[in-house]
Amino acid sequence: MALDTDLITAELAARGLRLTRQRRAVVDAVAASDACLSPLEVFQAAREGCPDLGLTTVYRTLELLGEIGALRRIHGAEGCERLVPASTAHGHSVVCGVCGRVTEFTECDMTNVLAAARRETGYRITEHFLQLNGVCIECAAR
Amino acid sequence: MALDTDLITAELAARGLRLTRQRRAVVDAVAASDACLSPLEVFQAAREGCPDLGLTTVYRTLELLGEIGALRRIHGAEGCERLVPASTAHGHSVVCGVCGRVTEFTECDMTNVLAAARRETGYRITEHFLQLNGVCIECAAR
DNA sequence: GTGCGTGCAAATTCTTTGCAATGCA
DNA sequence: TGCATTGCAAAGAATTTGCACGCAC
Repeated sequence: MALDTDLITAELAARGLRLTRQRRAVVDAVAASDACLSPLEVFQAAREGCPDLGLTTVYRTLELLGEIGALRRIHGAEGCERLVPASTAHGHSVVCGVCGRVTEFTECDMTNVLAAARRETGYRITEHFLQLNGVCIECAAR
Repeated sequence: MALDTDLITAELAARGLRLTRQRRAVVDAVAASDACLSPLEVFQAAREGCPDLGLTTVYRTLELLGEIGALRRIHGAEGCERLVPASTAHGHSVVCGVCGRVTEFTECDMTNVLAAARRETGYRITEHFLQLNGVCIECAAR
């Protein structure tokens, strides 16, 4: 679940923004972890490669990365501020309840479910947020 | 999307807890609204029928109601602390992006999607969180 | 009486903002 | 020069905790 630095650079450039050393450290920290990290954890991890990084910058960068769709927030029991890299703007996350690892899942044909929802509620559905929880291969093998 | 007071009473009783006047005010406030409310909004609404209610009690009650599955948190751009009544422990919410109204949606056959997820990620899926966003009938008519 | 439940105030945690300094084009 | 970017410190918001009192069984 790597983050494409070139893509991020391009997205930022399109808005007149830059991928600075600090922002890159934040991106790398999120991309390097296969768990979902809190802003503070991102800060701590990113600091290893960029000791002069400030927490404020982490918050600002995370928001920015969220806007361009490079990050996704995980909906969990403690809230939904934990972050995970997203290779595409639309995709879903599968969270292992044992080790916390998160994997991306892109193939999703929700046609039937969305049609059923429309039938049951009358709403015109424009977006869906789906998150799966389960047990990853390694944890299942134990 | 009514909340069943008897059911809540029973769930609480099973844990040796009571549905007090304050707790009932919180339940009523959430049930009466068809939008998703923040804890503060619940507090303000619940106070109308229970002026001596404290914010602390609201937080404690919301957590309690969440535990027994009577409430569901909505995953939104600003976080996921906004609450909506849930008639069943498993169900999904459909949020109108125009007026903010939330409707419950219970019929969901995710079999195919879950199978695809298992195939793609190898995870054994145990739970899913699905939230739909769209436009409600009234807003669509305008 | 025994615990659950409560409100208030204080403490804590998390996040955002103001601002002067820095850096790159 | 012009504007994005940064860190620090302060401010602010949201949430939790400690505690003594009230209330139901």
